[in-house]
Formats: sequence, structure tokens, C-alpha cells
Amino acid sequence: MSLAAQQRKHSKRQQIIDAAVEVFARSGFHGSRVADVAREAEVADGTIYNYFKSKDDLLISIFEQKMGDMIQQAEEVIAPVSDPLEKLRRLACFHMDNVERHINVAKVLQVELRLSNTFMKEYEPVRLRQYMDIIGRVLEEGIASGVIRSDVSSVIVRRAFFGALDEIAMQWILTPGARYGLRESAEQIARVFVRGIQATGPRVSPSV
Amino acid sequence: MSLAAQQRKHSKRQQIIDAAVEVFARSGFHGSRVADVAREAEVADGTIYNYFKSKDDLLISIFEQKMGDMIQQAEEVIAPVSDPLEKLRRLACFHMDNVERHINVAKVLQVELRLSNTFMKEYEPVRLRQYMDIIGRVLEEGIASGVIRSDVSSVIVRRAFFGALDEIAMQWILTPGARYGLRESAEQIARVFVRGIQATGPRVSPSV
Amino acid sequence: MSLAAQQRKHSKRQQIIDAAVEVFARSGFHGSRVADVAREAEVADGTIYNYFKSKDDLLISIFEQKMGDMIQQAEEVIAPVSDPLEKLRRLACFHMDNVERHINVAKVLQVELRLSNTFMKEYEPVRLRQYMDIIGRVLEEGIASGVIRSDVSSVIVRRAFFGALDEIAMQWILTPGARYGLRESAEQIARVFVRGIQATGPRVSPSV
Amino acid sequence: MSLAAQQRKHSKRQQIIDAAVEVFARSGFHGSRVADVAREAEVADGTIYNYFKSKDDLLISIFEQKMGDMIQQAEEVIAPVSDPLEKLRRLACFHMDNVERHINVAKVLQVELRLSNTFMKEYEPVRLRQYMDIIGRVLEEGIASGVIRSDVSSVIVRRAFFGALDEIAMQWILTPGARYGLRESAEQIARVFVRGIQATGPRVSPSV
DNA sequence: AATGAATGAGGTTTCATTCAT
DNA sequence: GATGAATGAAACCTCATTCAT
Repeated sequence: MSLAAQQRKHSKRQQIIDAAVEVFARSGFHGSRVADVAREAEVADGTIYNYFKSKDDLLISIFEQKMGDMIQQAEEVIAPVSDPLEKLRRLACFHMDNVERHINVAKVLQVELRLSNTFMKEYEPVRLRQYMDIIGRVLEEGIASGVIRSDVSSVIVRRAFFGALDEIAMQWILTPGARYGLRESAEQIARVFVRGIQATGPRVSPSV
Repeated sequence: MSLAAQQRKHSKRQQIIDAAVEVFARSGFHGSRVADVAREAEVADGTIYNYFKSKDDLLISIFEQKMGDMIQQAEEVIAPVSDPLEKLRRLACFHMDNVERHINVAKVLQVELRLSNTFMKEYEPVRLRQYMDIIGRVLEEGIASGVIRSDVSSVIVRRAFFGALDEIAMQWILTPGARYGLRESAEQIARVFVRGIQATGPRVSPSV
Repeated sequence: MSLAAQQRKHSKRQQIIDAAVEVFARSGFHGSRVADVAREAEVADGTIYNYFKSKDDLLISIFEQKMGDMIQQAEEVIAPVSDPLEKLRRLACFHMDNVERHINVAKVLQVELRLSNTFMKEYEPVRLRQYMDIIGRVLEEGIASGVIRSDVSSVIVRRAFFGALDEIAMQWILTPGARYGLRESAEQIARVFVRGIQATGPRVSPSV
Repeated sequence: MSLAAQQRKHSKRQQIIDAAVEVFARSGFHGSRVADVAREAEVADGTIYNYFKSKDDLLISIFEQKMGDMIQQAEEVIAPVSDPLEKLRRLACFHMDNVERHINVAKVLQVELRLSNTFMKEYEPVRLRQYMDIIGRVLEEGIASGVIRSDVSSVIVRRAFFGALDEIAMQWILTPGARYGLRESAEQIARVFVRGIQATGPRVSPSV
């Protein structure tokens, strides 16, 4: 395949993904017909099946691509920071900023993905674990360097941290006129978790 | 309607709900046919529609009933406790114990409910908010009494707390051989949140 | 199920089979939509699936029923006859009469069945073998009684006899204005086979 | 067009036909995609349409070519023989030998062709008639020369003879472990037909 | 002549729900 | 209230064919 052909193919695949994000965000995954995505992408119905195995595969491909982007960007966000606790704060903010800036993508990732039987029951959400692993590595780093208490389970807390962010994001997406901004929520969650896990210094030390 | 008839009605309605919990937990909401529930409940297909408006209504009714139970029991769990922070710990443990003891109910509430378009998009999950409101009230109580920092947003943290528990529970349900017990997770999450929100006053030793 | 209900059910099943024979004969199996059969039978599309597993199953059910009828009638046709050679002649006539009288059924059995992948590749045509077994038994009877030569293979000849009848019938069905009558063909084929297999005794001129 | 180009065209056309025979025999006509044939023939999908009007046309072209070969060879097989009855015997053997030696071709001609709507309903199988006409001519020859009874209808018997051979061949192809050899079947069928149609002269014992 | 990406028509089947008994 | 046979809408996906390159 020539380079031009590759680009054309890439561009068409991307064209379909972009259209699907729009359509799924607007009508939901189950509420959208493949034909709707095709019309939005300005291709024929069958063309979608030249790039994706099934409607489910299209959804999963969106997830893979967008989560891949998030994983990479999250790594970049914490790279220049050395304090693990500050890293957590930045991750929280990054997560929420992402939701806010790419609301359609967020709608699909947060809401529609969960509505797909395939996703939750047959698809192994590797990317999701990779994303949480970033949090996990920061936690372990902090434990190793002593800024995070050693009785913190990175396995549990990484998921709890993600769950907290996720639940807020979900609510924000589902509630058109939310009462709180996502940035404020990110800061609040980060503050609670940071205080909750940080090692207490020479200051009178909590015994537990 | 006679009392006996009412009881019979109640009994048949409950019979259907119990059957639906079994069937939905086993095959998923979308993977279960109304006829499957009918067979499990040992009633005719049409009979279900004498008690529930639709298949979605059946799912929502399970949610209403089971969340109603949880709300009531959660209230009872924290009633005898006075320390708001200890109340949070007990709520976390109660939540996870419930998941562990009623795994089929948990599967339906945590997993299957999310697979129903109707639930997330048209149904207002009042019970869920009531459940989180319990957490919220404890938080506000703590803020008022000074054991919780006043910069804690009860609106955000109640949802973050629930999200943390929920995400762990979801993972536990979806992963047959989880590495951590739910009780341990509950304690861990409670500890992080309690430390994260408690006021650092002249008090020397936090009790949790 | 009450007797009335059974009759109703039977009648509806038969109603669908009768409609399917009409429609399949008119437009071919592949050329007919399930909806066409439903309209002809004056039932809803879905009703067909209360009685048949699939469109293929409907075709096979027609085959089973009609071949079952033919098998039974063929047995009756030869029952009162004692001469195996005369039995063969009557079977040939019976076969062709059937084609002529139930041309729509014949069209489906002879032509459409062969167009169904399922039939020829996955379905074991037991009934077809049973039908040919009737011929085979007559042959063996004749061999045993000495009126048929002992070097005749009943296994081969039964199929050859059927193939000869079948090919003529097929042609007759596919060619609207056939040059020869089926009855005449039946007699001709019977005569050739009878002469071809009969033991040559002291008699010089065969009587058939 | 140069001679070389003609040969190339012929070669590519033949390449596609050969590939199609393989693929159709393996997966059936309906079960094979044009793309499968293209891959087997090592050409692009579209190339097939430079040589054949449609998928059906490809099937028909196979039929035309292979039946053309058979017709020619059948003529050659009977050319050196003078006795019409012996000619029939040789035709039967030739037919079955062909099936046995070119089983893939036979699978396509005998089985797959019948699965094609087009073939049976719109295509006039001229070649098939030509093939049967060879049998017919032999019969008429025999009638004219007196070795075949004059009450034999060549129109009917040619088709019956073919039908007998065809049915046996079909069964042999569809049943992997057939009980009888095709050569034996050919001899058996020939013997029955020859005895069945030959004039009973002063001679008492038929020679075949 | 060769390519292969793009096209788009077309139909079986499921299953939630109804309603006559 | 209970039944369960009948209903009918709704959409994914395949694949033969085309045509710009």
C-alpha cells in the first residue's frame, strides 16, 4: 500500500471514528444506527465494515484510541513533576479537564461504553487498567519515597481514586446544569486523597 | 381487595422480583428475556405485566426495592454511632458487606443497571441520591461539629466516597478471583477519606 | 393443552405449511421472503417462528410432511399387489400422478429443496431414503421370488429407478409445455426397468 | 489483440475458472465469495469481472466449458463402436469415470449448479440437452437398426438414463464413504437399460 | 487490462408487549 | 387475576458489483 493510500485509509478510519463519537454522544450507542454513523461520516454503510469488524468493535476502537491518547497525555502531565502528591493533583485536574474539553468523547467513554454488553462482559478493558496503573505507580513512588504512608494499598487506592473522579464526571455529564465545576471537584478530590494518604511528618503523628 | 389477596399479590410480585434478580444476575439484563424471568418465577409471561409496566420497570423496581432496603439499613447502621468519622467507616463496611452477601443483587444494581439505557438516561435515580445523601448528612454533621474540615464540600465528597466504593465493588464483581477482600477495601477507603477530611486540630490522636 | 387448542395449533401450523408451498412454488425458496409466507398464511411474521425454528426448518418441515404422506401412500399403492414387477409399475405411476396432481408440492420438493444449501449439505434426507427403500424392498422381494435376476443390485437400482423418475419429473416441472405426459413417462420407465431386471425364464416374450 | 495477449487472456480466464472449481467444490457456490475465487486465482476481485459478467455467469461458464468437454469426449468414446447398446454401456462408464476422476468438477456440476437459482430458473441448459441428445441419438440409431424396440421413446429414455446415472453420481459425491464403486454402478445401470430396451428377437439370451 | 476501496440494497429473526379467553 | 399465543417493528451485516486510478 502506498503512503498516500495509507493516509487515505487512515483518514477514512478517523473520519468514521469522529463521526461515531458525535453520533453516539448525541443518541447513545444503542440509540444510534450504523447508518447514522455512516451518514455523519459521509460514507456508505458497508464502508464502516471495511475498517471495523462490528458496531461493537467501532465502540471499542473509540475507547482504545481515546484512552490511548489519555494515557499518553497523563504520562506527559506528571513527567515534569517530582512530588508524587502533586502528581496526583495534576492527574485529577487533567482527568476532569479532559472530560470538560472533550465532552462528546467523555459521554461515549463514561456513559455509552458502560451500556455496551460486549464491553463490560467480553472485552478486557486493558487500557482502563493501564490508565489506573499510572495512578498506581505514582502511589508506589510516594510510598517508596516516604511521602505516602506505607499502609496505603496502591491497588485499592488507585481504583478508589479513579472511581471518585469517574463518579463525579459521570454525574456532571448526565446532569446538564451541575452545581459544581469539574476543576473544583478535581481539586477537592485530590485534596482529600492527598491528605488521606500522605505520611504525617515530625508533627504529632496519628497512630493509625 | 382482601388482605389475603393483597398478601398474595405481594407474594407474587416479590416472587417475580426474586426471580428477576436471579435471572438478570445470571444472564444480564439484555441477555435475559421476560419469558426467562416468567419461567424462573413460575408464572406466565403476561402475568409479569400485571405487576410491572415493562421490563425496564421491573429492573427499576428491583433497584427501588433493594436500594430502599439499603437506605433503611444504612440509617440503622449509623444510628447508634455518634462520631461522624466512625459513621463513614461503618457505612463503607456496610456497603461492601452488602455487596458480598447479596452478590446477585449487587450484580444487578452495580452492573446490569448501567446496561439499561432507560435507567441512566430517563430514570431519575432518586434512591441513589438518597443513599448518597446519608453520606452527605454525616459529612455535614462532621463539619458542623468541627471534626471535619470546613473546606470539605459535602456535595462533592459524598459522591467521591460513593464512587470509590462503587468502583471497587464493580471490579470485585466483574473479576471472579479478586486479589483483595471487600472488607479490607472498605477499611482502606474509609481510612483514606477519614484522614483526608478530618480537621487537624489541637487534637493529637485521631481515633481512626 | 386442550384438544381444541391442539387443533387450533395444528391448524395454524398446517395453514403456514400450505401457504409456504404456494409461495415457494410461485417464487422459489430464495425468492420468497418469510413475510410473503406470513401474508399468504394470514398470520404475523413472528407467528411462523412459533411453529418453525427458521425459514430452512419450514422448508424441511414441508419435505418431512409431504414425503411422509408419499411414503405412506406408496405403501398403500403396492399393498394389494403381489407381483413385484407390477408393484414397480404402480410405484412409477403413483410417483408421476403425485407430481401431476400436486404440482406446487412437487415444485417445492423437486426443485426448491435442491436450492437450499441447508437441505443438501446439513440435513440428512432420511425420508428420501425411506421412499427409495420402498423400491428397494420390492426389488429384493422380486429377487427372492425369482422374478428379478439375482445379479441386480437393489441398492443401485432403487436409486437409478428413482433418479430416472425424478429427472423426468424435474424436466416436466421446469418446462411448462412438455411434449410428453407424465403417465406415459411412468409407463415407459417402468417398462424399461421391468424388462431390464426381470429374470429371463423359459418364456420368450415378456408380457410387460 | 496480439496472439500473446489472447493467450494471456485465455490463460487468466482459465486460471479463474480453475480457481472457481476448487473454491466452489470446497465451500459451495453460495458459500463462496467472489473474493475467495479471486484470492485462489491470485487476481484482484475486479479482474474477474473483466472475464465474466457475474458470479452466476462464472458458474455457467464452468458448466459450459466442462459440459462442452464432456460432450466432445462422449462423442469420441462412442465413435469407434458400432453397436448402439454397447455405446450406451460405454457412455455410462464414461460418465461415471468422469465423475470419479474430476470430482471437484463433478461437485460443481452435479451439486452446486442445482443450488444456483439462476441456473435452474433462467438459464437454458443447452449443453445438458446436447449431452442427453448423444444418448438420444444412440437410442434412435438402435431403434432404426432394430436392436432397440420400437416402442421405446428416445425422448423419455435418454432422460431416464441420464437421471439414473446422475442420481447415483449425486449420492456418491454427497456420501464420502459410499458402499458401491461408480464403475460397478455404471455397469449395473447400463445392463438394466440395455436389457430393458433391446428388441427381443429370436435370440433367447441377451449378450450383455 | 488490472486493481481494490467503496458502495448500498436487502431480509431473517428476536422478543417485549398485548389481549381474548 | 392468570394465561400464553399472537403480534410486528426494527436494524446489523454481507457481499456482488462498480469505477476511478
